[in-house]
Amino acid sequence: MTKQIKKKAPPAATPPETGEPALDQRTLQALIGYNCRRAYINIMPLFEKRMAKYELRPVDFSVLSLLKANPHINQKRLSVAVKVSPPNLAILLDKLQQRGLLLRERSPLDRRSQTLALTPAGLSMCGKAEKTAAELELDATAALTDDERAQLIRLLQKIYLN
Amino acid sequence: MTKQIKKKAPPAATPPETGEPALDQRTLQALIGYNCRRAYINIMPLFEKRMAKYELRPVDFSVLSLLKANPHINQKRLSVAVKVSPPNLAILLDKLQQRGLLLRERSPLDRRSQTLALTPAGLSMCGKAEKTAAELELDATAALTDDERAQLIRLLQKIYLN
DNA sequence: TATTGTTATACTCTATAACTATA
DNA sequence: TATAGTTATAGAGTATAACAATA
Repeated sequence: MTKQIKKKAPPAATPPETGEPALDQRTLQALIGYNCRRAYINIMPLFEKRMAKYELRPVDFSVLSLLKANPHINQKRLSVAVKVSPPNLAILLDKLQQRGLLLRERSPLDRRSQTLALTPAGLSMCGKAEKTAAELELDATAALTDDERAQLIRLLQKIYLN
Repeated sequence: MTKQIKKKAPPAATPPETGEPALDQRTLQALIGYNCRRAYINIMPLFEKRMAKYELRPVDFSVLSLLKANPHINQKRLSVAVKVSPPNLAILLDKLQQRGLLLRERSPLDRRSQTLALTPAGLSMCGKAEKTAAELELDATAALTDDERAQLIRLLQKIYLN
């Protein structure tokens, strides 16, 4: 059995005194969930800024990217993959369809389900957006080396993959 | 200059075939922000389950923990630390105060600001909640070794610290 | 005039119930 | 009867404007 992590954290680092001393956040900073959230909300503003030209929120981007890699899946499968409920996904897809980025077609085999596919415009925008996203991430995580990024992704996926 | 990461990801791993083949998510899974979010929402259900007995949401927990480590700060400083806007923080603090977990006192030096402090009940609950949170994280990240957890936290903080 | 904190309110996100059309 | 998708609606979370009290 590995020993419980119980050792006192080092004294709270005192960053450049800008008037007020920083708060002691050591207990929260020892929690992985807290750190995931903080890192995420640190990356988000740059995402919004760089992706603004495509008018894509993170969910929209995920949907397009998933449809690009998995053409002709139905809404049910997409729903579980992006963790958006069917009612909310319907509305989201309505908007992307109205923008001419994707098409819904009734499946001939099972006429209840709809098969989803990007239009040429959607494919083109998604490709550019994926490039922008990859670049923006490098900038938002400039403090990391390439090895550290790969390592970080490996560790995060250990948490949520299976 | 470190070379751009551009190499093709390995072929999408095909997990135990449970009817439908899994979607190809390699492009999204190469993004750090996406992975942070996925790891976070993977930990959250266990957080909610184990913290339910304290009736504390993540924000509430952060507020209590911050006040435990930093007694007598005012709402302004707490507001920036937890990234909750002053109007929303006021309501959040109202509820915690009504539950007898904290006290607000007008500062004698600057009577505009209020100084915040946990009550004995708040201190006690926060201590227990912190213990529960630390334990739950070990369970939610059971796939990681202690070294990997420390490494992960170090990398995440490189992203959002400073 | 600027700042702390509050009230009121609006907007976005997410969740749920009920419906349709197919199977 | 069960499933894919939709509509309508409610709730939680977040953001903004305007105000009172104090500096």
